[in-house]
Amino acid sequence: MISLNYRDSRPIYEQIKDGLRKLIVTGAIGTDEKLPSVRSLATQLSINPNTIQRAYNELEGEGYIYSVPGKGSFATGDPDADASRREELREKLRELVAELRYLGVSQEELRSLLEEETPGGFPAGGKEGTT
Amino acid sequence: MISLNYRDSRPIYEQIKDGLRKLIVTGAIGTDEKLPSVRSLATQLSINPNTIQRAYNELEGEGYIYSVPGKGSFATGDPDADASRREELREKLRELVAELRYLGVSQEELRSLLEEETPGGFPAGGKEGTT
DNA sequence: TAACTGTATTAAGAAAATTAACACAGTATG
DNA sequence: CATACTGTGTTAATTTTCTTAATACAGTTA
Repeated sequence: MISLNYRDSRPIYEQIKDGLRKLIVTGAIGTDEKLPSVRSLATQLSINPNTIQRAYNELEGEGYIYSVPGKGSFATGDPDADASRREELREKLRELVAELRYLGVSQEELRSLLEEETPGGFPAGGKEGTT
Repeated sequence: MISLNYRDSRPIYEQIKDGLRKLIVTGAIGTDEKLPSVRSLATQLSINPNTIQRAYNELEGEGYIYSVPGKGSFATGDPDADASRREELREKLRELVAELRYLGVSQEELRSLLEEETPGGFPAGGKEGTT
């Protein structure tokens, strides 16, 4: 489900956050779908449960998952809460585009990169059905 | 020229790398223009020169700057060398777009974000004039 | 009850980043 | 030449961050 790259300079908990976030935003983990438990994922990745919990905790802070004590952690389907993160990502996109343009990638190519994603629009599920 | 955010979890040398890279790719620092010296930037930011050097060293490895012992460090205008980084950035863009789409940003808005950058194309200067 | 779940805490250990204090060689200027 | 810059390199110590370890508690599920 998630793989760690020990050559990566980034901390493990960041890699886990990114991996899970990616699964969620691509729809691989659907709305209200259960994520692996803290302990099971720790065992599976051969790392300490505390590290997993840190990742889950921060993902919850960002609004991508929610946790229910005793039950588990689940993917959020309605991430409206974090307008700040949205603006942060917009800025990231601007910088990324500027750099790619600098490296000689044409605007046409960027456009096609933009359109190859989520061909039908939103991942299945979407905003309905929450609460 | 560059500001540090001590609340940011990322290491200082990474922030410096990003800051300088941004100045370069946006054209704020033109081709063959001199960057602040290792020691002066260290003084200015109140950090150790070694930390600056690490940033400069890695930026040179990525092809964004070149250094001449005794003279200084300068912005590269011809970053053709790193096709690998280009592909890496493309992948980053894909993931970023997926996440923004998930957060409800429309494709139209993404398109406009794409077009508001470098309206005329490349930053002034460009490929000519190098060697 | 037994086996899960998330959460919390405190301590120790390991890894990474940062600083400190130098040294050497090339460049520019007076 | 001499002084003051420049980038670069090295070694060690310090500081910070990440990761692990070992528990514990409370809610859930079968």
